[in-house]
Amino acid sequence: MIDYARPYDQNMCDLYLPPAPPAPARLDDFQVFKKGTAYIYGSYYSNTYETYPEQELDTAVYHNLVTSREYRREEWRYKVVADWNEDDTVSWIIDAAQTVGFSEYDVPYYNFKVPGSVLRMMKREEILRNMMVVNVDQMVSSRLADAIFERLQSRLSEEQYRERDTSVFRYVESDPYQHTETVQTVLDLDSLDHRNRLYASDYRPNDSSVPVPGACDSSDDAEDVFRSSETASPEYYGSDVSKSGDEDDKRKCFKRPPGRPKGSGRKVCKRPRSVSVPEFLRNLLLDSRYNPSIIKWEDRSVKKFRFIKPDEVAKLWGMLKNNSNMTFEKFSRAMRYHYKQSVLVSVPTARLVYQFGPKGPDISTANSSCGQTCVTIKSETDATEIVYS
DNA sequence: GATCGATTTCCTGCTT
DNA sequence: AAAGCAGGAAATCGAT
Repeated sequence: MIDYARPYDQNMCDLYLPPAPPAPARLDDFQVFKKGTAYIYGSYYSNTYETYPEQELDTAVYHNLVTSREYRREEWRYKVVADWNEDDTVSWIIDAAQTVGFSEYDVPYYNFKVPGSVLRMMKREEILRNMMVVNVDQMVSSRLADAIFERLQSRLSEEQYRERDTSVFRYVESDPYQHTETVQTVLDLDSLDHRNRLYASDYRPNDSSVPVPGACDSSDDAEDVFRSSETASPEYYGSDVSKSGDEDDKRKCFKRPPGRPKGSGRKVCKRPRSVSVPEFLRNLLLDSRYNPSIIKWEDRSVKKFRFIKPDEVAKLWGMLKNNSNMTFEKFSRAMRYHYKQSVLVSVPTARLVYQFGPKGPDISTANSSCGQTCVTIKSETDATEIVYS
Protein backbone atom coordinates (compact mmCIF):
# COMPACT_ATOMS: atom_id res chain seq x y z
CA MET A 1 0.00 0.00 0.00
CA ILE A 2 1.32 3.36 -0.92
CA ASP A 3 1.75 5.81 1.85
CA TYR A 4 1.55 9.28 0.39
CA ALA A 5 2.62 10.82 3.64
CA ARG A 6 5.76 8.78 3.71
CA PRO A 7 8.48 10.72 5.41
CA TYR A 8 11.52 11.78 3.49
CA ASP A 9 14.18 10.24 5.57
CA GLN A 10 17.64 11.57 5.93
CA ASN A 11 20.00 10.58 3.20
CA MET A 12 23.41 9.89 4.63
CA CYS A 13 25.03 9.05 1.35
CA ASP A 14 26.26 12.49 0.69
CA LEU A 15 28.50 12.39 3.71
CA TYR A 16 30.69 9.85 2.00
CA LEU A 17 30.84 11.36 -1.42
CA PRO A 18 33.88 13.21 -2.64
CA PRO A 19 33.56 16.95 -3.01
CA ALA A 20 31.46 17.84 -6.01
CA PRO A 21 31.89 20.78 -8.35
CA PRO A 22 29.94 23.95 -7.67
CA ALA A 23 26.25 23.86 -8.37
CA PRO A 24 25.23 25.01 -11.83
CA ALA A 25 23.45 28.28 -11.79
CA ARG A 26 21.08 27.59 -14.61
CA LEU A 27 19.14 24.64 -15.89
CA ASP A 28 21.19 24.74 -19.06
CA ASP A 29 24.18 23.78 -17.01
CA PHE A 30 22.70 20.38 -16.22
CA GLN A 31 24.06 17.66 -18.41
CA VAL A 32 20.70 16.01 -18.89
CA PHE A 33 19.32 18.90 -20.83
CA LYS A 34 22.36 19.60 -22.90
CA LYS A 35 21.08 17.55 -25.79
CA GLY A 36 18.71 20.32 -26.74
CA THR A 37 15.60 18.34 -25.98
CA ALA A 38 13.53 21.43 -25.47
CA TYR A 39 14.11 22.49 -29.04
CA ILE A 40 13.48 19.05 -30.43
CA TYR A 41 10.30 18.59 -28.48
CA GLY A 42 9.21 22.08 -29.27
CA SER A 43 9.24 21.37 -32.94
CA TYR A 44 7.90 17.85 -32.59
CA TYR A 45 5.00 18.62 -30.36
CA SER A 46 4.03 21.71 -32.20
CA ASN A 47 2.54 19.44 -34.83
CA THR A 48 0.47 17.50 -32.39
CA TYR A 49 -0.36 19.53 -29.36
CA GLU A 50 -0.91 23.12 -28.55
CA THR A 51 2.37 24.81 -27.82
CA TYR A 52 3.43 26.74 -24.80
CA PRO A 53 6.18 29.23 -24.45
CA GLU A 54 9.37 27.58 -23.39
CA GLN A 55 9.44 28.09 -19.71
CA GLU A 56 12.59 28.40 -17.75
CA LEU A 57 12.39 25.52 -15.33
CA ASP A 58 13.07 26.60 -11.82
CA THR A 59 16.45 25.42 -10.69
CA ALA A 60 15.13 25.20 -7.17
CA VAL A 61 13.50 21.94 -8.18
CA TYR A 62 16.88 20.45 -8.60
CA HIS A 63 18.08 21.75 -5.33
CA ASN A 64 18.39 18.35 -3.79
CA LEU A 65 20.14 17.00 -6.82
CA VAL A 66 22.75 19.64 -6.90
CA THR A 67 25.49 19.71 -4.43
CA SER A 68 25.09 21.82 -1.38
CA ARG A 69 28.50 20.81 -0.20
CA GLU A 70 29.92 24.19 -0.97
CA TYR A 71 27.82 25.40 1.93
CA ARG A 72 29.73 23.67 4.63
CA ARG A 73 31.35 26.72 6.07
CA GLU A 74 31.29 27.51 9.72
CA GLU A 75 31.65 31.27 9.73
CA TRP A 76 28.06 31.73 10.75
CA ARG A 77 28.90 30.22 14.11
CA TYR A 78 30.98 33.23 14.99
CA LYS A 79 28.67 35.95 13.81
CA VAL A 80 25.34 37.30 14.81
CA VAL A 81 22.55 36.50 12.38
CA ALA A 82 22.37 40.10 11.26
CA ASP A 83 25.96 39.87 10.05
CA TRP A 84 25.48 36.70 8.02
CA ASN A 85 26.03 36.90 4.31
CA GLU A 86 24.12 34.68 1.88
CA ASP A 87 26.55 31.79 2.22
CA ASP A 88 26.36 31.96 5.98
CA THR A 89 22.58 31.78 5.83
CA VAL A 90 22.60 28.77 3.55
CA SER A 91 25.32 27.04 5.57
CA TRP A 92 23.34 27.54 8.74
CA ILE A 93 20.11 26.25 7.21
CA ILE A 94 21.77 23.12 5.91
CA ASP A 95 23.44 22.55 9.26
CA ALA A 96 20.23 23.19 11.15
CA ALA A 97 18.24 20.85 8.91
CA GLN A 98 20.72 18.05 9.43
CA THR A 99 20.90 18.65 13.13
CA VAL A 100 17.17 18.21 13.52
CA GLY A 101 17.22 15.02 11.49
CA PHE A 102 16.49 16.10 7.94
CA SER A 103 18.56 15.58 4.88
CA GLU A 104 20.35 18.46 3.28
CA TYR A 105 18.54 17.33 0.14
CA ASP A 106 15.31 18.44 1.74
CA VAL A 107 16.51 22.04 1.84
CA PRO A 108 15.85 24.20 -1.23
CA TYR A 109 18.84 26.27 -0.33
CA TYR A 110 18.46 28.26 -3.51
CA ASN A 111 15.47 29.94 -1.92
CA PHE A 112 17.45 30.97 1.11
CA LYS A 113 20.35 32.82 -0.44
CA VAL A 114 19.64 35.93 1.53
CA PRO A 115 21.67 37.88 4.05
CA GLY A 116 21.03 37.23 7.72
CA SER A 117 19.38 40.60 8.07
CA VAL A 118 16.67 39.36 5.72
CA LEU A 119 16.46 35.90 7.22
CA ARG A 120 15.96 37.17 10.75
CA MET A 121 12.90 39.13 9.63
CA MET A 122 11.30 36.15 7.90
CA LYS A 123 7.97 35.00 9.22
CA ARG A 124 7.07 31.36 9.60
CA GLU A 125 4.89 31.50 6.49
CA GLU A 126 7.70 32.96 4.44
CA ILE A 127 10.08 30.22 5.44
CA LEU A 128 7.42 27.65 4.68
CA ARG A 129 6.85 29.16 1.26
CA ASN A 130 10.54 29.10 0.46
CA MET A 131 10.80 25.54 1.67
CA MET A 132 8.06 24.18 -0.59
CA VAL A 133 9.39 22.51 -3.68
CA VAL A 134 7.86 19.88 -5.86
CA ASN A 135 10.37 17.13 -5.30
CA VAL A 136 10.16 17.02 -1.55
CA ASP A 137 7.23 15.65 0.34
CA GLN A 138 5.15 18.61 1.44
CA MET A 139 4.75 17.23 4.92
CA VAL A 140 8.50 17.05 5.23
CA SER A 141 8.95 20.58 3.92
CA SER A 142 6.32 21.79 6.33
CA ARG A 143 7.96 20.15 9.32
CA LEU A 144 11.35 21.32 8.21
CA ALA A 145 10.13 24.90 7.81
CA ASP A 146 8.71 24.79 11.32
CA ALA A 147 11.95 23.42 12.71
CA ILE A 148 14.03 26.01 10.91
CA PHE A 149 11.79 28.83 12.08
CA GLU A 150 11.94 27.64 15.70
CA ARG A 151 15.67 27.27 15.49
CA LEU A 152 16.07 30.72 14.05
CA GLN A 153 13.96 32.25 16.78
CA SER A 154 15.95 30.34 19.36
CA ARG A 155 19.19 31.62 17.91
CA LEU A 156 17.91 35.19 17.86
CA SER A 157 16.80 34.87 21.47
CA GLU A 158 20.23 33.63 22.43
CA GLU A 159 21.81 36.60 20.74
CA GLN A 160 19.64 38.94 22.73
CA TYR A 161 20.59 37.10 25.89
CA ARG A 162 24.27 37.43 25.01
CA GLU A 163 23.94 41.12 24.28
CA ARG A 164 22.74 41.61 27.81
CA ASP A 165 25.58 39.55 29.23
CA THR A 166 28.54 40.98 27.32
CA SER A 167 31.01 39.73 29.87
CA VAL A 168 30.22 36.14 28.93
CA PHE A 169 30.21 36.26 25.20
CA ARG A 170 31.78 38.06 22.31
CA TYR A 171 31.50 36.89 18.72
CA VAL A 172 34.68 36.25 16.87
CA GLU A 173 34.48 38.08 13.58
CA SER A 174 37.97 37.42 12.37
CA ASP A 175 38.87 35.41 9.33
CA PRO A 176 38.46 31.82 10.41
CA TYR A 177 41.05 30.60 7.98
CA GLN A 178 43.67 32.84 9.47
CA HIS A 179 42.64 32.59 13.07
CA THR A 180 41.34 29.09 13.43
CA GLU A 181 43.34 28.51 16.55
CA THR A 182 42.05 31.68 18.11
CA VAL A 183 38.50 30.71 17.38
CA GLN A 184 39.07 27.27 18.77
CA THR A 185 40.58 28.74 21.90
CA VAL A 186 37.62 30.97 22.42
CA LEU A 187 35.30 28.00 22.06
CA ASP A 188 37.40 25.92 24.42
CA LEU A 189 37.28 28.67 26.95
CA ASP A 190 33.58 28.82 26.54
CA SER A 191 33.53 25.18 27.60
CA LEU A 192 31.11 22.53 26.48
CA ASP A 193 28.64 23.59 29.09
CA HIS A 194 28.73 27.08 27.75
CA ARG A 195 28.13 25.80 24.27
CA ASN A 196 25.29 23.65 25.43
CA ARG A 197 23.73 26.52 27.19
CA LEU A 198 24.36 29.37 24.86
CA TYR A 199 24.55 27.56 21.55
CA ALA A 200 21.72 25.23 22.35
CA SER A 201 20.02 25.74 19.02
CA ASP A 202 23.11 25.00 16.97
CA TYR A 203 25.00 22.58 19.14
CA ARG A 204 25.76 19.36 17.37
CA PRO A 205 27.08 16.55 19.51
CA ASN A 206 28.15 14.28 16.68
CA ASP A 207 30.61 15.34 14.11
CA SER A 208 29.11 14.38 10.78
CA SER A 209 32.42 14.80 9.07
CA VAL A 210 33.60 11.54 10.54
CA PRO A 211 33.29 9.03 7.72
CA VAL A 212 31.38 5.85 8.31
CA PRO A 213 32.77 2.89 6.43
CA GLY A 214 30.69 0.88 4.04
CA ALA A 215 28.43 3.46 2.58
CA CYS A 216 28.55 4.09 -1.13
CA ASP A 217 30.83 1.18 -1.56
CA SER A 218 30.20 -0.33 -4.92
CA SER A 219 32.72 -3.08 -4.46
CA ASP A 220 29.95 -5.61 -4.16
CA ASP A 221 29.43 -5.20 -7.85
CA ALA A 222 32.72 -6.81 -8.56
CA GLU A 223 31.49 -10.35 -8.47
CA ASP A 224 28.62 -11.74 -10.39
CA VAL A 225 28.20 -15.46 -10.34
CA PHE A 226 25.23 -15.41 -12.63
CA ARG A 227 26.47 -13.30 -15.47
CA SER A 228 29.83 -12.70 -16.94
CA SER A 229 31.27 -9.30 -16.26
CA GLU A 230 31.09 -8.63 -19.94
CA THR A 231 27.40 -9.20 -20.33
CA ALA A 232 26.58 -7.59 -17.04
CA SER A 233 28.35 -4.36 -17.76
CA PRO A 234 26.22 -1.30 -18.35
CA GLU A 235 28.25 -0.52 -21.43
CA TYR A 236 27.11 -3.76 -22.96
CA TYR A 237 23.42 -3.15 -22.51
CA GLY A 238 23.35 0.53 -21.93
CA SER A 239 21.37 2.60 -24.34
CA ASP A 240 23.66 5.58 -24.09
CA VAL A 241 26.57 3.87 -25.71
CA SER A 242 26.70 3.62 -29.46
CA LYS A 243 26.91 0.04 -30.55
CA SER A 244 29.60 -1.05 -32.89
CA GLY A 245 29.39 -4.05 -35.16
CA ASP A 246 31.36 -6.07 -32.64
CA GLU A 247 28.88 -5.26 -29.97
CA ASP A 248 26.02 -6.32 -32.21
CA ASP A 249 27.76 -9.64 -32.65
CA LYS A 250 28.13 -9.93 -28.91
CA ARG A 251 24.42 -9.34 -28.53
CA LYS A 252 23.73 -12.24 -30.82
CA CYS A 253 26.12 -14.52 -28.97
CA PHE A 254 25.10 -13.58 -25.43
CA LYS A 255 21.39 -13.46 -24.91
CA ARG A 256 20.76 -11.34 -21.91
CA PRO A 257 18.94 -13.14 -19.12
CA PRO A 258 15.76 -11.43 -18.01
CA GLY A 259 15.95 -9.01 -15.18
CA ARG A 260 18.04 -6.17 -14.01
CA PRO A 261 21.75 -6.68 -14.64
CA LYS A 262 23.70 -6.57 -11.45
CA GLY A 263 25.69 -3.42 -11.12
CA SER A 264 24.07 -1.81 -14.12
CA GLY A 265 23.33 1.84 -14.34
CA ARG A 266 24.17 4.21 -11.57
CA LYS A 267 26.70 3.57 -8.93
CA VAL A 268 25.12 2.00 -5.92
CA CYS A 269 24.60 4.65 -3.37
CA LYS A 270 21.89 5.28 -0.87
CA ARG A 271 18.93 6.52 -2.80
CA PRO A 272 17.11 9.35 -1.18
CA ARG A 273 13.66 8.22 -0.24
CA SER A 274 11.20 10.64 -1.64
CA VAL A 275 7.75 10.76 -3.10
CA SER A 276 6.12 7.91 -4.97
CA VAL A 277 5.58 8.03 -8.71
CA PRO A 278 1.89 9.05 -8.50
CA GLU A 279 2.67 11.66 -5.90
CA PHE A 280 5.52 12.99 -7.98
CA LEU A 281 3.17 13.34 -10.94
CA ARG A 282 0.55 15.05 -8.83
CA ASN A 283 3.12 17.50 -7.54
CA LEU A 284 4.21 18.37 -11.05
CA LEU A 285 0.62 18.88 -12.09
CA LEU A 286 0.01 21.21 -9.18
CA ASP A 287 3.06 23.29 -9.93
CA SER A 288 2.80 26.02 -12.52
CA ARG A 289 6.49 25.67 -13.26
CA TYR A 290 5.79 22.27 -14.85
CA ASN A 291 2.14 22.46 -15.73
CA PRO A 292 1.58 23.01 -18.61
CA SER A 293 5.15 23.20 -19.90
CA ILE A 294 6.07 19.54 -19.48
CA ILE A 295 2.89 17.96 -18.16
CA LYS A 296 -0.68 19.21 -18.07
CA TRP A 297 -4.20 18.28 -17.18
CA GLU A 298 -6.13 16.75 -20.00
CA ASP A 299 -9.30 16.69 -17.96
CA ARG A 300 -8.76 17.72 -14.41
CA SER A 301 -12.26 16.77 -13.31
CA VAL A 302 -11.41 13.12 -13.90
CA LYS A 303 -7.74 13.52 -12.99
CA LYS A 304 -6.62 12.79 -16.51
CA PHE A 305 -3.31 14.27 -17.57
CA ARG A 306 -0.99 14.37 -20.53
CA PHE A 307 2.76 14.34 -20.82
CA ILE A 308 3.96 17.21 -22.94
CA LYS A 309 7.64 16.44 -22.56
CA PRO A 310 7.80 12.87 -21.29
CA ASP A 311 11.56 12.66 -21.40
CA GLU A 312 11.95 15.73 -19.24
CA VAL A 313 9.50 14.38 -16.70
CA ALA A 314 11.52 11.17 -16.67
CA LYS A 315 14.74 13.13 -16.25
CA LEU A 316 13.25 14.99 -13.33
CA TRP A 317 12.27 11.70 -11.80
CA GLY A 318 15.72 10.34 -12.45
CA MET A 319 17.37 13.32 -10.86
CA LEU A 320 15.10 12.96 -7.89
CA LYS A 321 16.28 9.39 -7.51
CA ASN A 322 19.92 10.11 -8.29
CA ASN A 323 19.56 8.07 -11.44
CA SER A 324 20.92 9.67 -14.56
CA ASN A 325 19.86 6.66 -16.64
CA MET A 326 16.16 7.18 -16.16
CA THR A 327 14.09 7.22 -19.32
CA PHE A 328 10.42 7.68 -20.00
CA GLU A 329 10.23 4.04 -20.94
CA LYS A 330 11.36 2.99 -17.47
CA PHE A 331 9.38 5.68 -15.77
CA SER A 332 6.23 4.62 -17.58
CA ARG A 333 6.87 1.03 -16.52
CA ALA A 334 6.90 2.19 -12.92
CA MET A 335 3.65 4.00 -13.63
CA ARG A 336 2.07 0.89 -15.11
CA TYR A 337 2.75 -1.04 -11.95
CA HIS A 338 0.25 1.27 -10.29
CA TYR A 339 -2.55 0.06 -12.57
CA LYS A 340 -2.98 -3.02 -10.44
CA GLN A 341 -3.96 -1.04 -7.37
CA SER A 342 -6.00 1.48 -9.33
CA VAL A 343 -3.69 4.27 -8.29
CA LEU A 344 -3.30 4.95 -11.98
CA VAL A 345 -5.50 3.77 -14.82
CA SER A 346 -4.63 3.54 -18.46
CA VAL A 347 -6.32 5.65 -21.07
CA PRO A 348 -6.64 3.43 -24.14
CA THR A 349 -5.91 4.80 -27.58
CA ALA A 350 -4.55 8.07 -26.26
CA ARG A 351 -0.79 8.32 -26.22
CA LEU A 352 1.00 9.97 -23.34
CA VAL A 353 -2.30 10.33 -21.54
CA TYR A 354 -2.79 8.75 -18.13
CA GLN A 355 -5.27 9.10 -15.35
CA PHE A 356 -5.21 8.84 -11.59
CA GLY A 357 -7.44 6.02 -10.46
CA PRO A 358 -9.82 5.83 -7.51
CA LYS A 359 -6.94 5.02 -5.18
CA GLY A 360 -4.70 7.68 -6.59
CA PRO A 361 -3.50 10.70 -4.66
CA ASP A 362 -6.31 12.97 -3.65
CA ILE A 363 -6.13 16.29 -5.42
CA SER A 364 -8.41 19.06 -4.35
CA THR A 365 -9.18 21.86 -6.67
CA ALA A 366 -7.70 25.26 -6.13
CA ASN A 367 -9.71 27.33 -3.72
CA SER A 368 -10.78 30.29 -5.77
CA SER A 369 -12.37 32.04 -2.85
CA CYS A 370 -9.12 33.13 -1.29
CA GLY A 371 -7.25 35.99 -2.78
CA GLN A 372 -4.20 33.99 -3.65
CA THR A 373 -3.72 30.68 -5.30
CA CYS A 374 -4.47 28.14 -2.65
CA VAL A 375 -3.81 24.51 -3.29
CA THR A 376 -5.01 22.02 -0.78
CA ILE A 377 -3.23 18.74 -0.87
CA LYS A 378 -4.49 15.86 1.16
CA SER A 379 -2.53 12.71 1.56
CA GLU A 380 -4.16 9.42 2.37
CA THR A 381 -2.94 9.45 5.92
CA ASP A 382 -2.80 13.09 6.72
CA ALA A 383 -4.05 16.38 5.48
CA THR A 384 -2.03 19.48 4.91
CA GLU A 385 -2.96 22.75 3.40
CA ILE A 386 -0.27 24.31 1.36
CA VAL A 387 -0.63 27.81 0.13
CA TYR A 388 1.27 28.89 -2.89
CA SER A 389 1.46 32.57 -3.40
C1' DG B 1 18.75 -11.64 8.20
C1' DA B 2 14.08 -12.20 6.15
C1' DT B 3 10.47 -10.14 4.01
C1' DC B 4 7.92 -6.75 1.52
C1' DG B 5 6.68 -2.88 -1.43
C1' DA B 6 8.19 0.14 -4.84
C1' DT B 7 10.79 0.61 -8.11
C1' DT B 8 14.55 -0.28 -11.97
C1' DT B 9 16.16 -2.65 -15.91
C1' DC B 10 15.47 -5.25 -19.88
C1' DC B 11 12.70 -7.83 -22.69
C1' DT B 12 8.93 -9.40 -26.28
C1' DG B 13 5.04 -8.39 -28.66
C1' DC B 14 1.61 -5.29 -30.05
C1' DT B 15 -0.53 -0.80 -31.57
C1' DT B 16 -0.57 3.77 -33.39
C1' DA C 1 9.95 2.96 -38.94
C1' DA C 2 9.65 5.00 -34.67
C1' DA C 3 7.46 5.83 -30.55
C1' DG C 4 4.52 4.40 -27.16
C1' DC C 5 2.03 0.80 -24.59
C1' DA C 6 1.39 -3.58 -21.91
C1' DG C 7 3.13 -6.59 -18.95
C1' DG C 8 6.59 -10.56 -17.63
C1' DA C 9 10.84 -11.49 -15.21
C1' DA C 10 14.33 -10.59 -12.12
C1' DA C 11 17.30 -7.46 -9.54
C1' DT C 12 17.75 -3.63 -6.30
C1' DC C 13 16.90 -0.84 -2.36
C1' DG C 14 14.83 1.15 1.73
C1' DA C 15 11.86 0.07 5.41
C1' DT C 16 10.18 -2.94 8.88
